[in-house]
Amino acid sequence: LRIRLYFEDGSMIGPGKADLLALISETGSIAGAGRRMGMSYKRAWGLVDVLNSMFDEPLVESSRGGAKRGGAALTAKGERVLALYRDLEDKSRRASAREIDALEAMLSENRMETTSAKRKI
Amino acid sequence: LRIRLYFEDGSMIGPGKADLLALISETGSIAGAGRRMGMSYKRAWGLVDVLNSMFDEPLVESSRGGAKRGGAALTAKGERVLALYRDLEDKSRRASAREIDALEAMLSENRMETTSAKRKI
DNA sequence: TGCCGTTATTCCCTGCAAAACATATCGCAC
DNA sequence: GTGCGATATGTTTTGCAGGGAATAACGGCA
Repeated sequence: LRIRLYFEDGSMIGPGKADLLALISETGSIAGAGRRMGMSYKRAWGLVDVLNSMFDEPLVESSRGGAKRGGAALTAKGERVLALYRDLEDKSRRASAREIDALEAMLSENRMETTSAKRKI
Repeated sequence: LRIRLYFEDGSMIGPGKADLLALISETGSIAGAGRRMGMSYKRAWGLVDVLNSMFDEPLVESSRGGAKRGGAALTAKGERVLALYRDLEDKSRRASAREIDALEAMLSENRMETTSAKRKI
């Protein structure tokens, strides 16, 4: 059960970008985070680019070459955005837990196999 | 700012399907609802098909021909799902209003023009 | 009997987002 | 000056969701 936010200006943030931020923080690189999420480096980099230009300050700072052979890390703003998104997820889920449960209980059974094959998320 | 729910089995419901249900209830037909949302009948019908097989009972019942020349309406379950989704939206928004505001306040300015041209939602 | 607007379904085609592939560059360490 | 692993970016290819068009059936009604 996941939540995605569409802002008025057309930009959006959801579980994908949030997980990417978390994994950049954890692995120390865009490439490493992308590998862990099973996506191409180019796609991961593109998401980072969107995130960086979407807020008033970059969320991810990156460097090339050097002793550590490049890498990336979250800025203070990046950490804050990620924390806010996680809080938002938790609070929303808790606030609408009854409705979520009610909807889930109404779902039809026996669709797991067919749908899991082509899962998007 | 919109919320979409991804269930564990891969099915999902969001503002698109919810608005479609509301418009079917309002217009009394799948075709009419599709026109109001600017989508093809085929697409609207496909969404209805997904909705109907996604829950344990159909959300929309439809009829062809007759005095009213066919049409569609929400079943009791359809009304209930729509109401639950609306409640969920409201409660989630209220619960995370602070986080939403904080995130919105961090967005970069001057992106309205470029992004509104290619709005997806 | 023919007409109406809708539901229901098929086939083909196109646009576009993502994947795949391909370079170029960085900067330290050896 | 070579090698490394990462960032950064371009070009080409492909998968497929969705659009468009076409078709059939429905069932009262005039």
